[in-house]
Amino acid sequence: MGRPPCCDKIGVKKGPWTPEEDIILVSYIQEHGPGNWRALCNKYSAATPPTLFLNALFSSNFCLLRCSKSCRLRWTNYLRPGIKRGNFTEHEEKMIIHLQALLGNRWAAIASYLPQRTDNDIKNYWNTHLRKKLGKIQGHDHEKIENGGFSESQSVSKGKWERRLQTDIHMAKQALCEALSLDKSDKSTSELESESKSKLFPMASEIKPIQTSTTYASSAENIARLLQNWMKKSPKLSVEGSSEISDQSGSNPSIGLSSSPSEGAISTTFLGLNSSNSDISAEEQEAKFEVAANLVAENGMLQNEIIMRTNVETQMPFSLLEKWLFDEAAAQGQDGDFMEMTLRETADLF
DNA sequence: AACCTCTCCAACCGCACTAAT
DNA sequence: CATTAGTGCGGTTGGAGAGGT
Repeated sequence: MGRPPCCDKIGVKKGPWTPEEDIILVSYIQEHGPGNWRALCNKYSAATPPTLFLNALFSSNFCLLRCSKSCRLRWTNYLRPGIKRGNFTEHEEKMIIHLQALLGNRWAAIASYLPQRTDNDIKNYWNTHLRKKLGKIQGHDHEKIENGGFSESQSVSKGKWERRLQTDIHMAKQALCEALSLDKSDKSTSELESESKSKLFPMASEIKPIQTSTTYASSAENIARLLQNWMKKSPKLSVEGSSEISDQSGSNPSIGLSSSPSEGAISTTFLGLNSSNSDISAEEQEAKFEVAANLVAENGMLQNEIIMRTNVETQMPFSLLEKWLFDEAAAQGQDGDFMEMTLRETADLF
């Protein structure tokens, strides 16, 4: 027998995520960390009324009527701390264009060079902006870029996996060369950041700082922004079993979900903490209020932790690559024949 | 004002690979 | 070793909003 069954496919919710679902998800991740998506998915049966959301929110049995896959996607593409949203900078645009030309439509690989952006974001940006832009600029050359720059001659008789790995390494190296050369004029903020980072992470001192002129969007901020938009769209929308979601912040004590005062806030009524919930005693409400407040406050710490981890985890390979790049460049010039590199050699690098 | 078309992007789908049992 | 769930990834879709007629 294999693993026990996962989510009950019946009753799994689809479609846009609501703020309360986001909160449940963030809360769960705060408690258990990312991953273990199965544990939070669909514990309740299809017959479970959504009113149990509040109980779920404030109990250890966090639960969503979402499949694990949907939860993971929501987290990685939207709620995860460190995601930068909004317009792409010219620098990022150039990076994407270069990396796409070298790596093809391998958005996850491209996104690894832009840790603040998700592969989905990059993919969307490419499909909606850059492809057209390049199409206009380059005309028929565009096709070449769309094909990822692979030449027919590379389809040799080597194993598919090995060939791809070698190509990847070759392309990544080229991409790094070009990306780094692009970035040389863009140092001021990066240098500052690398200085401070090097105090925390000595190993990180050799890591190329990634542009951070635009502020990070924390998951709390993401939710707050979502809530703002959501409340604008449906100010009278109510949550079953709780009271209305209100944007009348003056009339309700609110729990700020954001570190920025300009961002939105979740009212206690939204969280179901007002007196209308007769099933919950005043003490319980107070306790839950506190839990929610702590949850939000601690979220900032969690975000920092995750950002740091992300920096270390995602940038360490980057620094190794970079080191390798410079070593290789010094040893054999920039046009070494990486296609001849053996699998063993490439494996040793990582 | 009403309708149509286009653009954007969050979310879903399907496939491949990995890991657990 | 076989089976099955988990995860990662790229492609695609559908709905909301913007802009044009």
